[in-house]
Amino acid sequence: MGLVAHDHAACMASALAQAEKSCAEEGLRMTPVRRRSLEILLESHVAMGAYDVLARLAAEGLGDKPPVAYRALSFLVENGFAHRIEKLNAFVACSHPGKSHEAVFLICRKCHKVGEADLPMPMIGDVGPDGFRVERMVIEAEGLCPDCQRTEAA
Amino acid sequence: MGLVAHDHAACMASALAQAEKSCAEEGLRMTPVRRRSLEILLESHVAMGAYDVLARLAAEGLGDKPPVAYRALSFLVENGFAHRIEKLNAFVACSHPGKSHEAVFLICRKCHKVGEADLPMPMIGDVGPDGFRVERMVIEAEGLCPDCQRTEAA
DNA sequence: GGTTTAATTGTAATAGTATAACAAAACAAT
DNA sequence: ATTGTTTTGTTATACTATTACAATTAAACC
Repeated sequence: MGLVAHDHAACMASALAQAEKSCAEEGLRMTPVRRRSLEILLESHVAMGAYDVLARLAAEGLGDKPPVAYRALSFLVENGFAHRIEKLNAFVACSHPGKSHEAVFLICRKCHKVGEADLPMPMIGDVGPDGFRVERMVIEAEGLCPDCQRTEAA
Repeated sequence: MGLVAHDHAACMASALAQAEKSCAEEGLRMTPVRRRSLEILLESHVAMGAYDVLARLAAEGLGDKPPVAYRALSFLVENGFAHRIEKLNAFVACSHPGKSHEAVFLICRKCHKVGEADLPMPMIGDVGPDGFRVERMVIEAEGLCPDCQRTEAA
């Protein structure tokens, strides 16, 4: 889950293998920058800003301009290998890659580790089975309001 | 709710009155910049960026530097008169001021109108009683992970 | 193999969001 | 009136993100 003790090397290797497999199956290209970006995110369960990832990439000669990081991260998010954490403007590797899913993120306000909770959704004040104590929740649904459904072209 | 037809003048006046009342009760200072910022948000149910609010304030001689807007908006959010929409990095007046509450925001991806849904939480694909069609959900819980609960000073 | 086409990467420039730090002014409380 | 606190004004800067276009690389086709 990301917040509890686990075999992190195995967790990382398995997520990476899942991503490679998923790319092979769907004809996506897991390029060096993309793979390395995912590895960087996988090294911890902490959410990282795009510029943090970029700094790591730059240190290895894989590109040092913002679009390099943003493009790699967009690829990972679009294909379910990572998630964007809106509250932090940051990114975290997906804990359950392979299946597209809606996740409930548990964000530690102190260390910025991010876990994914199982449903049912936790409530404020809850301490879940994984010991995470919920203090605040952000729930945002994106979609189309009635007016815009009417005028929708596409 | 913000997404359906309603007496908007009354909606605005009542929210403003609630805010004034709440400030009076709790010894908070509803200053001109803060009041005007709330009025600006209340004019529509559309989420506005801090710089949009600032532009409006500046046009009226109420301050033209970013901290002016950010401070007013922080005050409104902290005291439950407005909400921050993380997905949009934007702000919206609260539809149910007075009581502190956790809200489920319904964000139209086209016009950026924001409503607040009643629980139970809507699910993807749902079309609620108010006609909002949910396409994606962001659920982020902030709190303390087990490790940080242990090392928490405050 | 060489050519065409599409996807990805490199780069520069810029747009948009947010805060730190400190001085000045307004307010509240005695 | 003086003191302490809150709010405002202002400068400077940090952080987050995208647009636009050129160069390169990979894939698909003949």
